[in-house]
Amino acid sequence: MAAIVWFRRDLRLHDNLALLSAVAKGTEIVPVYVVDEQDTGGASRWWLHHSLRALQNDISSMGGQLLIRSGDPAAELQALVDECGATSLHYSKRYEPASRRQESQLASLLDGQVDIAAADNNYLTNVNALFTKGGSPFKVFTPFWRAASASHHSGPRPMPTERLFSSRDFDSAPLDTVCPLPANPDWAGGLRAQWQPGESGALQRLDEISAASKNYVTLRDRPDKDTTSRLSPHLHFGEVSARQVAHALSSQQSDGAAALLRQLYWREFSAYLLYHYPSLPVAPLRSEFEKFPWVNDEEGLRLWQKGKTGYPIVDAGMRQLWASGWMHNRVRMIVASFLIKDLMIPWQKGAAWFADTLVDADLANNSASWQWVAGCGTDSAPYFRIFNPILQGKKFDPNGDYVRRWVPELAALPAKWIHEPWQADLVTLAESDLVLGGDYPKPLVDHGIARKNALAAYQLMRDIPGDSDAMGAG
DNA sequence: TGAAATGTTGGGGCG
DNA sequence: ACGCCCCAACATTTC
Repeated sequence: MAAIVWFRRDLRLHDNLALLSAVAKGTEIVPVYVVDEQDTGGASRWWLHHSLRALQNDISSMGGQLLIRSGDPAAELQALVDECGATSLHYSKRYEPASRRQESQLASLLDGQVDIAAADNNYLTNVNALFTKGGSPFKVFTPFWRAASASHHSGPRPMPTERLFSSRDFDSAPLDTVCPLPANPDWAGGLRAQWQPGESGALQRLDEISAASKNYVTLRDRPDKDTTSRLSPHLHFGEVSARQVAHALSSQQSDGAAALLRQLYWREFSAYLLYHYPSLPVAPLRSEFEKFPWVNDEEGLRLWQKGKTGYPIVDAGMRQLWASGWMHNRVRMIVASFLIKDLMIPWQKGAAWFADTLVDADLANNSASWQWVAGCGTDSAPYFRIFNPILQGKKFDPNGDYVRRWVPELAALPAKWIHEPWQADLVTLAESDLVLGGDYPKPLVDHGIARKNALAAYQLMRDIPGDSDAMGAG
């Protein structure tokens, strides 16, 4: 009796409920991953490649073989069922609209042929079990968080140890062909220096989480320090489970661990929102924002993407993203606010860029967070919360170390001017070997004016009569 | 998980 | 000594 384990965003052997349910069912496990072109942006494709390689190695060392297929998952899995004579198929649920479609296609295609077991394996909370007293989905984080943490999740389960993987030989596509490393641009250098994709790299990060949580409360907003968990890509690909992370954090009993655990619930909340509002990636949840007078500014978008806006903290963030596939969360908010409010470019354009360049790109987190900054999502920041990139820089990168690291043109500038080089006197600029408009651009927009424009546009949107807001006023 | 505008207060300089 | 003004510091309101 064979049991197929369809690996998805659960690329791990520890605490994997899909794998464990297959162990309970079958005597011979056939593990497979189906590469789906639509599913992964450029930088996270780099990650996926290495993570699959790592999982292949881990499974090989247990005497098995992770099969790689590509194409439509339902059709590929049906073919594999026929090839290996499986009587059951096990996978972890996902909440992205396309993933849910795949799951229902699979169910209708294999109905009656095999037992299908879908595990709640990627999140702590069950999206179908959490509602307000009124029976509707939560729209505000804090009540969601309270309700979610009250329902206690199970602890992590160990890795099965007995010999379990099939030793039969099935067709498997070469990873380099169906999930090639991105060649143009070649991110590999910068990414390899920063990250170790795969379960062992993830568990290593998890081991270091007590170090991260130690100063997390006081330094979490400091991009110049290394005080975040950096677990996001590992969590996205399921190389470590949310249960493992929650378990490690709750055993610590510190303020930092509690704050990190709360952050983990933002991930839960985003997935929950995507499940209940499948239009989250494309449409503003507050429908009045359909009327917002966005600007189609291709040049502004390009300069933002390249880190050449003339605002050092923004440019540092965008260059960190390009070079390392990751950006500190505080800086993500700053650059997002700049694109949305200062340039009035639609948040979807920013979300698309993040989806392509972040190694931790996650449809739920990305969509919910961009809508949060844009002020058009559930429980979002009010529109008029407009970040001042100069003040944010001074506050969270007080010495300018973060800017100097990622914007080397400004490296010689004293801290006093590092976040507003256009204010520096000519002598300082000369001494810093800096030509504004040459080595480093002048500010793309005047933030004071841009802010007023954004507020006026917001007012304009509110003045246009239209259908009442679908999300309610709250 | 913001910032600017506006309001309030209290200390100190000064006539 | 006293009233007046200035303004920094802090608080509140508004966007």
